[in-house]
Amino acid sequence: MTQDTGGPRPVPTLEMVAALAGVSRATVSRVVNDSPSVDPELAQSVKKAILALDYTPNRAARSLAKRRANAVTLIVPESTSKVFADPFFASVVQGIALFLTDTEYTLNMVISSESKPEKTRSFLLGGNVDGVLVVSHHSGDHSWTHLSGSLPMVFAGRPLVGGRESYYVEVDNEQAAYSATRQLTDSGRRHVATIAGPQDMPPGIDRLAGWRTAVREAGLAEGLVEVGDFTLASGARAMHRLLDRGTPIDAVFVGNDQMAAGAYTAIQGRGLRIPEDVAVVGFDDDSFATSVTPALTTVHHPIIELGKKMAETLVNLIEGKPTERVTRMPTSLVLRDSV
Amino acid sequence: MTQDTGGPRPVPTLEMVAALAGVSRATVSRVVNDSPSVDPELAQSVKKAILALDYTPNRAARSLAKRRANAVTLIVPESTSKVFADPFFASVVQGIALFLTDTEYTLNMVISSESKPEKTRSFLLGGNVDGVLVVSHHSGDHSWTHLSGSLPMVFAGRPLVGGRESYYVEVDNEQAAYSATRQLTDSGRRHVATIAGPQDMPPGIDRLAGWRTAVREAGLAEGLVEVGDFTLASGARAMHRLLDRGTPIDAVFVGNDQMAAGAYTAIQGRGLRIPEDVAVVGFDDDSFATSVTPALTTVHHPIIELGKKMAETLVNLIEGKPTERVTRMPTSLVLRDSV
DNA sequence: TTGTAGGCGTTATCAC
DNA sequence: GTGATAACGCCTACAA
Repeated sequence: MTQDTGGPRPVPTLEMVAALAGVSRATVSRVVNDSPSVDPELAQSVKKAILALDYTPNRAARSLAKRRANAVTLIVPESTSKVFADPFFASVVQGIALFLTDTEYTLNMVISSESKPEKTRSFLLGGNVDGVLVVSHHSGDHSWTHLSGSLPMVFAGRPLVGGRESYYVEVDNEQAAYSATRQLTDSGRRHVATIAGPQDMPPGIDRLAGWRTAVREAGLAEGLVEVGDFTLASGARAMHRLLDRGTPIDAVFVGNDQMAAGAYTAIQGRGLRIPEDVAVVGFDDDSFATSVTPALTTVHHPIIELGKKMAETLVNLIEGKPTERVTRMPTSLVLRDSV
Repeated sequence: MTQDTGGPRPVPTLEMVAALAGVSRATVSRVVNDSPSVDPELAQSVKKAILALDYTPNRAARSLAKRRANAVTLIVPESTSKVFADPFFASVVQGIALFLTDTEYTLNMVISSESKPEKTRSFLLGGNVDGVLVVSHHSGDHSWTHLSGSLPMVFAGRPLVGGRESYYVEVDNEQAAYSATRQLTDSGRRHVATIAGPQDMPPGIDRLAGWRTAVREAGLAEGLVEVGDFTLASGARAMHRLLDRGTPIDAVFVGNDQMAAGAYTAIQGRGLRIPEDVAVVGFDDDSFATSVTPALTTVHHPIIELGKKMAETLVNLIEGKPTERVTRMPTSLVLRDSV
């Protein structure tokens, strides 16, 4: 039962506002773009007219005139889209969207089907977009880099190779892993193992490096390493391998929370207690961290912030403002009950 | 070391194509929009010119001329964005994006900050968008419905209230829950409990209803119900309550896989075996299903398909093609090792 | 400070 | 079938 007052009211145009306010279109335009040089009184009446008509500038017309799309697009590599449910990805997108909401840029998304990359390419280069964001978390895959000469572009995560020229935002995985491990060594654990992520992905590599530095500093063994693939199941298997070695283990730093959840099942399945027998520290602070018992001590990512930062960097790039090429987001260790 | 052939080549325009092909802009336009009436030979040479220049139509100009945005926007209610990592949400978006990739519509996303809904509103009504998609999975919240008079709009999930007029796509939760439970009763289980989702969300309500019908048909007790909130922890607690009742239980249908994972810890923590002592069936077929041991028998959602269907419905609506108001997607039971 | 006028790249309506 | 030409809604010198 919607109240219909004579069909859909036509979308108001700048011209209609001008008519209503009794000024020229140029003036209205100035008001809309808050140009400094416009009589305050006039500006007021124009604003009133705008409100009265509920006028919104037409994006297409504006883009056409300014030769600016006022849009940035998020490229989702098809490979990523398979793990689209990756909480990291989701949060990054959320951060991006949140930042852009307060700007004049619109966010649009394309899934770059590998079948026809040239379609994506020409869309991007066709002047329909002012900048590009690429989320390639784990893989470190920075294809598309070749476009960065033609279009501002910001990546999430350190590139696996190259990337000497690409702009990107990442969390300081190594530093975070180091602190997490220090938490273990400082509290007196002497047999600190690690379950690392894949060694062909920056996060896997860097977190392992951080662990290594910490155990070395503490004068502990550097051999207690097993590698998983960031899945819960792989974490369980890796933990079993660690425990099967016969060497004592009283703590483990795990490359992400999902694997940590797997490690929990392995540890507790053998009748060992957390943290009494084995302390566990994870990485990510995702939903697993608080849903397992005991609650997991883990490294918190500011992922949403990372997304915001990506968007901010891109906008700066677009508007020619000075910007850091690489931004490293700080992390923090969240102490819970597993250490 | 990018090969720079004299700065960024200016974006080719329709006019340039016309010049190169030696025809008028009108003709090029016709070719681009493959109008029927154009000499095949001419069309060929025009196409060649397009390829040679790597011409892409300017979206803004096109929109302006056609008075069509060629864009649909996905509204993410801020409440949803908090559970942005919801795998359901992620997959729906993926489906939407996949469908739109093959159309002339662009997908853009806005997070409707509740702080300034009128901004979102005027953006949508300002002629910048041809249609709107709203994902409100769990909540069943169909605010924005009021816009459906002015703009084509499609929702994901059955609305909690009203929705007599809204277009939406959903999975048949009740039917799926019924089949899942039938699997249990048909295989001889006589004490079939359920852990239901929140009773103020359509999926929670409908899945419970499906379970109820099945146990009733089988002549079993209808009282073995505990309610959770779709989280792993709540599933564990609910399972414990069920087990604490003292009544025998040899099977349980759980409202989603996350809660099922929780139920696993409760069951196995008490030394009971799955499926020998208690059979478990979940719902969602998300990553939990295969990462737990034994692998979980669960209901598979065609979530990506649901997203595609939403987009398809919206496009039909926009283009005035006939369309069903509500589409129910079929589900399937994936048999694994937990029954 | 304000208005006039031309142009942004396409589509659409005409004649031809 | 093809080509001028006028919109589409807005911005921006330039002139007043």
